[in-house]
Amino acid sequence: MANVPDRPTLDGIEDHWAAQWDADGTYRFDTSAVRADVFSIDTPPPTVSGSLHMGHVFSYTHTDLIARYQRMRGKQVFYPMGWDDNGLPTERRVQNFFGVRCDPHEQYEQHFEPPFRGDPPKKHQAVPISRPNFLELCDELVEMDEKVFEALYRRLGLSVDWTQHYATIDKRSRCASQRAFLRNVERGEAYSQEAPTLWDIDFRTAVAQAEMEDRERPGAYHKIPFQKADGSGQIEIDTTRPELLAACVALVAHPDDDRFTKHFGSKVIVPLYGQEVEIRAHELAQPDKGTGIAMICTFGDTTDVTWWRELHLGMRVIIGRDGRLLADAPDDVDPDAYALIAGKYPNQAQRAVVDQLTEQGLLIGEPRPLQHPVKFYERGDRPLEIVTSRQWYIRNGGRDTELRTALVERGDQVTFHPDHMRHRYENWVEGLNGDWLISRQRFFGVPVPIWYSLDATGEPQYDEPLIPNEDVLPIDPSTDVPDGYTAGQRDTPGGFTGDPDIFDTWATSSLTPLIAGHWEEDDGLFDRVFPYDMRPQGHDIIRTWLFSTITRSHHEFNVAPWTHAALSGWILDPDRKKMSKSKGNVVTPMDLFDQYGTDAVRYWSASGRPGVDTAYSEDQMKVGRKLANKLLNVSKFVLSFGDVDMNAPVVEIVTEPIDKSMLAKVDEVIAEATTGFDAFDYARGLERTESFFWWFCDNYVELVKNRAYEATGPEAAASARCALREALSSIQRLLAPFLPFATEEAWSWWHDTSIHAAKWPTPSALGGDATLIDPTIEALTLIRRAKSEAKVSQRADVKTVSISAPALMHAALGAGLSDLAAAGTVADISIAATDTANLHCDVTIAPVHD
RNA sequence: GGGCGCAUAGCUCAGUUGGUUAGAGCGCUGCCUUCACACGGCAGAGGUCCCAGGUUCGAAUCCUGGUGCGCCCA
Repeated sequence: MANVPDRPTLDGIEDHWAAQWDADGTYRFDTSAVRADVFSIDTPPPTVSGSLHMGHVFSYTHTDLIARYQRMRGKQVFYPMGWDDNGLPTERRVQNFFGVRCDPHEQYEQHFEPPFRGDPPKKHQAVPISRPNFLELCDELVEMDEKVFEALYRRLGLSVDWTQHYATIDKRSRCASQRAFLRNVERGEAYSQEAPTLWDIDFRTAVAQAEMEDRERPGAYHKIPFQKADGSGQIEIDTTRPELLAACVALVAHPDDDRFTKHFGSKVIVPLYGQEVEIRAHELAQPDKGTGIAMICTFGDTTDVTWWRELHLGMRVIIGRDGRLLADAPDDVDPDAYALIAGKYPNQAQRAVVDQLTEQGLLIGEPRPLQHPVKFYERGDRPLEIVTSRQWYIRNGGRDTELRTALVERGDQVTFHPDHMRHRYENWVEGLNGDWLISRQRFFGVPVPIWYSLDATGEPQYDEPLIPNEDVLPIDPSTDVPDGYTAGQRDTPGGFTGDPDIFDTWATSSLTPLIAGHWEEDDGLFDRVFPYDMRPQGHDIIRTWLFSTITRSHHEFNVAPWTHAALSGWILDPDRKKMSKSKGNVVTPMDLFDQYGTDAVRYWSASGRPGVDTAYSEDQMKVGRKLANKLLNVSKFVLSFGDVDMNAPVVEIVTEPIDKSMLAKVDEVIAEATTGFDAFDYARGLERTESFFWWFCDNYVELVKNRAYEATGPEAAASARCALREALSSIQRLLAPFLPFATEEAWSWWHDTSIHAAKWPTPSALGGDATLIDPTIEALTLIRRAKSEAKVSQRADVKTVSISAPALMHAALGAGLSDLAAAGTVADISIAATDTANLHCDVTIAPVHD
């Protein structure tokens, strides 16, 4: 039965078994399975932006552990793979790889050849190319990157069904993204609006609240006097942005601030620029900040937007979409003063304004430096500005308490692993201060599938967008023509124009459950997998991906998109810092697979508990390799004792109490590993299994191997052999999710089918006493210690061992006594009673004969 | 400022409803070339369970307060 190689090895098993699984369709999803038998996973589509790092290996292994467990539990596992290729990271990578940049004003060039394919020199000036040419290069690079990613994930041994894959820019994703959006529009959940928007001046695009982050930056308070309009004195304000004086529309103080109550409603004159503004009251004004009264500008920060909206203030726009100050001053702002800052960037304008204020004696004291949080786009290099523009939004509760409450409740329907990650979700939803901005003024992404009719003067009619039928999706409004129009009417008065924007990546990736499940394309599949059983992801994108997916699912289906969300931690380098490319402390996964073996790297990943940041540790990989190696060797050993007649039930073959005791321990391990996996805690299963496994190798196998060699007759040998095989079978299966390659290798020596299609072990329930074997093992340890202390070989003969133990242990010791004598090479062994609670051994080692 | 998490051996971490003498691996020390495995085995040393109170017959574990580190949000 067993077909064991002479010298088992881990070398080369990855390629062999990966090819075998692929050929056998081991991980293929059975599309005819009933929903109750399906375990569906909403796999995170990794951003395809170049290199893969250990974070990918770490978290994707965690998902694979659960997938493999569920498959062995008899589930049909829906485990797709997607690539998140649409969006800014790809655009950036294309620019850097090919040495180009997108300029929509350029003409399309057939058979365009980019100046470089990889590593343009530093001094290279990016070549402007048309949007279609740019998109072609995006497609080309993305295809290359995806091949690299797939190779790595296959090498990692992910049990993904590779026939179920998608990319967020592919036709199916564009179709789902546009369809879901149009339904949002239809139901009033999406709308467009001209409003102040966070704006990155380098990327020249709007960004959403979720993509914004605070960074501490040096700044300075400038104290500036505003003269009362009635000449009754002056009000001093502190501001970190004096360059925005021309955009000032009001001053504001807290309504309860006694220092200013008498001024509310009166007017002051803005220094340098001369416009009159009113002093207003609002709770968001902070009395302890600066002088306690602030200027409101359109717009310096998000609080300005709130004030502007709630106090119904006018608008004085001075910052343009390129980040420079506009050429022309707002009405009623002194044009001569403004001319000194027109066209400058804010930081340059600030220096100019400060100089002017100083010259005119309008700066009180020196600027006082401070560190303060400044809002940045998470990928950006310069502070966000706020500009007014027309954008598309999806309602997410940021402006609607009822919806907000509903979305918090949706979160309650998801079980978070670990549970405390739920707070991140709730905090985020409760802290929202606006709807979700989904349109972006970029190129590589899913187009907003909308046109607008143009009136006689050529102005778009935003209130009545032209909406395509769902059956023509996906569309590109820049080339496709709306019903009732001809192509010639594009951008002509009385004609139409396409919405120029694309969706932000999250607007599409929030639909991964729909995309992967072929929503509205294959109802049979979709109904089998949705709502999904599991969403695995990193905890850093709870506010983006997790939240946006719940939002879309809430709007479209009125359910939570999954029942479980499993959050992975981060990889920390040995200094406990997050590993990242920018810090230059990343290592290449492929090299580690080659060096330690895939199973060893997976072992390290699996030792990181759910949601816990984990230190990168090659030492752990070495331990994993040892484990995999040990598994091969002990498998070989156990199978070498000869075949067991398995026609009789195990309970009749395993007759020795010692053997039953060991199998009772196996039962405990199975129970604990199963409990752990059911709670998405893979690490617990590994820990218990591994700990038992080493005990099994070091103690049980050593104890019974002589008997298994038939030293004491065939029945006793059969009991040991059968118990060894039973335990081995369970151990191999318990380790299969963690070490898919080594377990498959060892399993194949005595089975014809894949271990990954085998049933998860269940307790054998032979009624053994798990603790019965313990005193015997303790005695074995004492005998070994005696040999170790005598500095002789463990194989050295022992003349006598006399065990003294409390009477309670005697029966248990008796059951293992002959095994113990054989394992300890003891000639004469005896048990005596003692009053102490402890077991003790007097060991007399035989004299060594030369 | 609000929220969350963590703190146990030199290092990385287990320790599930409170219950004998707090465990594992790595590292370290000594020994054994042993016929499944030297990518091995056997054994050993190593801890004020962050601090201070409290509850309890009994606290690493529960409660209160504090300290330090990390993360999320403002």
